Amino acid sequence: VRGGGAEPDGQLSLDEAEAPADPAADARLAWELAGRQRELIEEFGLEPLLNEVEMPLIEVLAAMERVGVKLDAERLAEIGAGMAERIAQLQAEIYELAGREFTIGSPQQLGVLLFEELGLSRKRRGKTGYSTDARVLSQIRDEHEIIPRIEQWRELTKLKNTYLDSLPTLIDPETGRIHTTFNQVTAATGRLSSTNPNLQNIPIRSEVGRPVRSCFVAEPGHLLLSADYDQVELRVLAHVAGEDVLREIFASGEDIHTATAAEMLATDGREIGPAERSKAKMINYGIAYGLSAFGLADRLSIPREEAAAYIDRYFQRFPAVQRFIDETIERAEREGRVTTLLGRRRNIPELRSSNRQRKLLGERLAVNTVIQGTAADIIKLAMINCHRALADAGFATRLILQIHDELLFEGPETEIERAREIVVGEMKQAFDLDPPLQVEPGVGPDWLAAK
DNA sequence: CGGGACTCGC
DNA sequence: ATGCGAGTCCCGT
Ligand SMILES: [Mg+2]
Repeated sequence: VRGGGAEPDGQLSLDEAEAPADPAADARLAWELAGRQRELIEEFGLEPLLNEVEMPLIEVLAAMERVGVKLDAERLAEIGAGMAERIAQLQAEIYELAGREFTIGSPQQLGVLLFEELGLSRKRRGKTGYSTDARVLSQIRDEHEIIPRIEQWRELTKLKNTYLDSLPTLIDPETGRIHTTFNQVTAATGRLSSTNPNLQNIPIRSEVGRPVRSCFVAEPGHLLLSADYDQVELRVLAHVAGEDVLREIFASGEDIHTATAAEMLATDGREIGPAERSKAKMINYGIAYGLSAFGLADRLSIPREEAAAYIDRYFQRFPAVQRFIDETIERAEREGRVTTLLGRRRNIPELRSSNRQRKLLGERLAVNTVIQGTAADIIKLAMINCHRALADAGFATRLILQIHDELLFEGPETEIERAREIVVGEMKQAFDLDPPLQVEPGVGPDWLAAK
């Protein structure tokens, strides 16, 4: 689609004013491009991925967009009203403590106030001035009463502006539901993305944000079914690396982060508590993202030597992960690209960079793309199979959202338990992974309750 | 209009 | 100096 349309997601508008000036030229362009793309697809061996995954997925995504998801606008408005009061109160207190009015939402003005006028500790600098991000604010929280109020103001205005005020305006008057657009081709790893609105970043982690999620509801007589993969990226890592110790942890059904902590930290018989689990969790995820000793030290607030020792210990316990990372990078350097389990391909020109920082970025991209991209391959297969299996069973349960490792369905309460069995089976069998895929289903009247 | 800072999700 | 996205606001152009 040529640029110039009003819709940010590229959807066609029927406004005559926005009709393409030369539709025949556009059609010839698409034809010409298709021919060239087909050659490359064949050359790269991408036909199976195209024909078995991406093409069949198109109608699944179209159906999801068409069905949409129901939003309880009244409940959303109630939450928003309470929040507006609290924001106004916070704003007044912030001005009072600042001794003047200013634009709280301007990091630049906020930096001047905090670090010049109030003399609080400067932590990090960005490109343009003092950083005032959430990490900095939490570090100086005890230095001035204004800080916790600014933190709360940030959290509440974010929720209100991005979700509470915006989502109701996107309810389609025809259907009374929200219809996102899933983009199949924007993410470099093969993930989907969601726009207008983005329904892949609805709050769940914070206490105040969580009620927003409960505003996504099932129709009367229906229920929502949420099914998410348990630790899919770490299972993919264990599979592609062939790491038997990691496989055994998954086979035992233990909590992966607690077990990793035990492997790494408890050799002297120390107890594994929440602090140890939290460290292991950061390392587990960090490995998949290419975390360095420097980065880990920063996040755990420990010396770099100690962080390096943790990482060494991790690779001692999981040596196949170390080999996988090294071999993935070496191969990517030779070939200039990586591929996922289903053959999805990403060029990584950063690996040929003479700039050290850029080269290291290339190494992280190489490893992460294999893991994240393979997980994306798997859930796409699951979507196709769930969609087909539910249709074959004659069920009215519909797939409505994908959130990277989670599928959300809506269906009549009379069939939802049978739908759950179909969905869990299809998701688990989507790919023959070792360790096996595990799926955690939940059912409820709203999205929060279903998790 | 676009970049930067920030924050939401996985 | 840990990956992938999107939306909002501010601010300079
Ligand atoms: Mg999960």
